[in-house]
Amino acid sequence: MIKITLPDGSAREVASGTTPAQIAADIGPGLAKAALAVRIDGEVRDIMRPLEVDTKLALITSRDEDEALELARHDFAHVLAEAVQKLYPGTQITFGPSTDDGFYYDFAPSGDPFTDDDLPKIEEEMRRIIKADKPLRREVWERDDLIALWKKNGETFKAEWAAELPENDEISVYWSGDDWMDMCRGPHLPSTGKLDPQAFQLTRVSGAYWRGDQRNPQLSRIYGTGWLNKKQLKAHLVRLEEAAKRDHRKLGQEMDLFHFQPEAQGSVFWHSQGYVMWRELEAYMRRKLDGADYKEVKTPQIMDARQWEASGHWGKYRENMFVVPDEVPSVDDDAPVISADADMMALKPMNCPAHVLIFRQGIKSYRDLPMRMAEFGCCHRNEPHGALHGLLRVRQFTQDDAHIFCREDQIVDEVRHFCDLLDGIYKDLGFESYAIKLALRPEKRFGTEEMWDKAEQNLRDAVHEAGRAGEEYQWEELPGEGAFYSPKLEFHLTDAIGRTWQCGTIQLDYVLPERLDASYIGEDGARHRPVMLHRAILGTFERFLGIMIEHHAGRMPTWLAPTQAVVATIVTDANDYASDVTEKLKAAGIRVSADLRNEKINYKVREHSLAKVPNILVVGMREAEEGKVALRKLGQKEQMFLSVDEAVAMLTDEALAPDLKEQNT
RNA sequence: GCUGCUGUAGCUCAGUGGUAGAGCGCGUCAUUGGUAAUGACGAGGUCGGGAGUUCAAUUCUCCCUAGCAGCACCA
Repeated sequence: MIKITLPDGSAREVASGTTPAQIAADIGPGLAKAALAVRIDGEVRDIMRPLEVDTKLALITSRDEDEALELARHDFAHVLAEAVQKLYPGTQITFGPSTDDGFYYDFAPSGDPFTDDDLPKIEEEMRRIIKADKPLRREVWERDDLIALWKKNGETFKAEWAAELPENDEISVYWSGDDWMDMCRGPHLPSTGKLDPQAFQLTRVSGAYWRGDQRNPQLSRIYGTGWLNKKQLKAHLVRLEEAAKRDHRKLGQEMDLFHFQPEAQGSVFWHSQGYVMWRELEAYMRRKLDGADYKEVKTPQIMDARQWEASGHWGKYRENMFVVPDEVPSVDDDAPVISADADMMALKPMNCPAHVLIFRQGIKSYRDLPMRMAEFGCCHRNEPHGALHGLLRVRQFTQDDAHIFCREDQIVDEVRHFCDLLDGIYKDLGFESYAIKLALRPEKRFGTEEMWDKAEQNLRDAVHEAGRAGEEYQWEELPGEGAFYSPKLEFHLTDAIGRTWQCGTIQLDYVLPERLDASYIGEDGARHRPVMLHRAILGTFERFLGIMIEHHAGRMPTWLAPTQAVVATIVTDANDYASDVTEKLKAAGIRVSADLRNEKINYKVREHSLAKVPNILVVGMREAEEGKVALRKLGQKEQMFLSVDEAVAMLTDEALAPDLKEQNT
């Protein structure tokens, strides 16, 4: 007999080998039906797996949503694999986990990869397997037997995987009924019938590399979204639609903010309306940096390749750099435009070496430190075609970059100050919540272990001292994620619909000052090496504006809105008055335009609302006679009836950037 | 770069082996209308580029290119 303790503290004695399912049935038929899995000493396990020792046990039902979803998605993945092997014999199975919203499974097809057209048929087969309510049964195998079986069945990927599982691991397989099985750690639901056949959808196919490595064969991945019930699935699909509506690429076109075209792929053509937002954001950032005692610089776009060799980028980063021959092109028709022996230059992929070169001009004293050197630096990186994505991943971008040269004993203070500056800016810009992560040393890196220990500890200390190493900031350390020259703090924004974006970063670099021989004279009169903090808050203007557009669904706060107000007339007799009002707003610095077209007011209101203009000032003869305006805020039905002066005062205040607003009050 | 899908008017998209269609937008005219679409008429397209099959290709095939969704990459 063994002793089972339940969450309410009650205990019962059962025979060894009893399953949690039996215990659930013992407690009541309702629970027996609802029970999906069981938590034993913190570990989720199958409900059919016999108990052999005294344990604390908690039954999991669909009310334990996180666990239930995880189980269901994992099971969907298995059902998917079973369906595919049934429909396409000869397809090898490899690996299929759950994801944030569903599941996927990677296959090695015997012929061509899967296409979208295959999905409905596979879904149908999956539903059939679910309806058949096949029991899922766990079985422990000897490694060699299993490898032999995989090999016999032509499952070479599974055989490879089985051979590499850790020595001491118990190797389990799960049977679906008696006719299909997969190697899996589990846990699983007791049977396929626990899944809701209406709660999943196969969404797309994709290539994916075996074990995530580009050098390995590419497999054919099938993605699905999976939930506990139809209602959840539907809600998820609605969320996806909502996200698609606020896609910055779509809004960028609709609002005439920017465009891309093949002649400059991955580089943005900012239209005047979009560039207004850029200029406002840049002006805001410049004020914040000035206030935080940064010194702004501007450095060359193109530098000699030898400089990039010295910084180490030519060796490690060249494949992402745009290289330019340092030669006057030949105009002779027969000659090649560029001779084979031209010297090479490169467009800067980052600003740091140039900033070190500025630092190196003249002799620096410890009194000059910390030196905070900022640049809105336009960089070019030759990103792989498949990586480009609207404003979020581009080839030409402008970073709100800065490098802080300081002594080692100043690092913690500087990082802490940076955290405070960033915090204020994110909040000003409408992002209340963000996460902080510490990315630790990667496998391939410059520098000594001692240096990395020191650098990582400094960043860790700084975040703790800034009081931001807690739950509120989802503080965690990410092993292996650092840059090759330094560990980094990453700042991840959460937007209005819960997605996260890495924007800010600060990196503690001992390497570059060494490589480029930066030094200062210390109190002792000797030369010392400064450390260098690479940091950005927005990351890049392109990316950040893309995130802002999606965050606000295009309805930018007034200070950033391309057009802040439109004065729209009802009748042409009010045109002169409308022009007067427009001029007054313009004089107050408001970005305003007059809409005097011979159109109905309904039409004008609709059009400017769709254009997401935050303020529509409607004027007809009534307003003209009384010297007033009817102000309609974007998205609101009711209007305010104000004198022109009141409207000017109100909009002027509303149009102030957040930092200027604070000063005013 | 890899896998799959897509490319038709300024935008969103329909369509066909016999050289094209809608809605919106744009232009003209009428209309002066009080808060999310006034009506009529009109002008817009080498159907992404190249090659092939065919009497005939926007349509079928191949290559290229760009975009989209993933993968890999993001120093």
